[in-house]
Amino acid sequence: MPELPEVETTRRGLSPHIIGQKITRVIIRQPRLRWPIPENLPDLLQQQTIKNLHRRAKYLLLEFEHGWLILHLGMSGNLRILPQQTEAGKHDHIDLQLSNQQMIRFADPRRFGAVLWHDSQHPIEQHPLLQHLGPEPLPDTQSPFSWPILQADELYRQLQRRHSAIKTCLMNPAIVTGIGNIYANEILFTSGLHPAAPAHTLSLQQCSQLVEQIRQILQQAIKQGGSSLRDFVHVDGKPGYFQQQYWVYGRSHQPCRNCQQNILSLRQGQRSSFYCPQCQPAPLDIAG
DNA sequence: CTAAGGACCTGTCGGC
DNA sequence: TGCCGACAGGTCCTTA
Repeated sequence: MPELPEVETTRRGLSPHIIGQKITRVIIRQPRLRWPIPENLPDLLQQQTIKNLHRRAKYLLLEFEHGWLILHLGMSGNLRILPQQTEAGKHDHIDLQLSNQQMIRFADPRRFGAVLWHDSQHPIEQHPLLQHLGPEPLPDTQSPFSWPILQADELYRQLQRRHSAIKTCLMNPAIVTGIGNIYANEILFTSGLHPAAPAHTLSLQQCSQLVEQIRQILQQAIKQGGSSLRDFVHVDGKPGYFQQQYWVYGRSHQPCRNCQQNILSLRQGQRSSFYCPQCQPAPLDIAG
């Protein structure tokens, strides 16, 4: 389910229910995710208080006195707050029971997600999965961390030395974090950029507009996810996501919402891309 | 270093 | 109805 807006919505939905709570019990039904869940996780978390919940890229970081629980939702993961006695389904892999009689339940049918521990003897920024991440697309004045923030001039520098398509660059977490397939398509549409445009052909001004659209699209998606936050608890862990109206994503052969031309699709790096041939004209290099 | 493809998993859908 | 391939919101790892 998750790109950055969904992970951020999850963070916001979860936070008030879990911060300050103590972990009273850990149930692991399926330890085999992308990487195995640490076997000693129940011991590590037992009687520990959740100090805070942060997000870096699409990772959720549960802060404890002595370390960090790193969560990633993969392609199909979700986290819910439920009463402790709620029966577990087939893909409910982990429960973290809390002192308030609720629990955090992690479900992930495809098991591309991850649940890892990082000891606080090293800064969380140095975790192997986090240390090579690119800048955050959205400035966050709340965050106690000083993660790098996306900037047009730095993005321009990065793209200058890339010969791959702009869309694959947008989805590359070393260049900018948090953008997955849906929002990459949407961002390129509102930026008027063809998904196959070679990254190094973008001007500084285009990069500047791109950064603006990245922020715009992600902020708006968070806002829409946030508007359904009430459904977050007890329900289905899909806040806002499916209610969104997309410009191009999943809209092959349908008319462009801007110019009525038919939306086209193509494959890039085994992912589907969608674009309007009129609003996102192909650059000369790739025409024909 | 960059770029491209495979790998990890389960579920769903369309076609025969 | 059953089987098969294609596809699905991510990203690390290997190979060239």
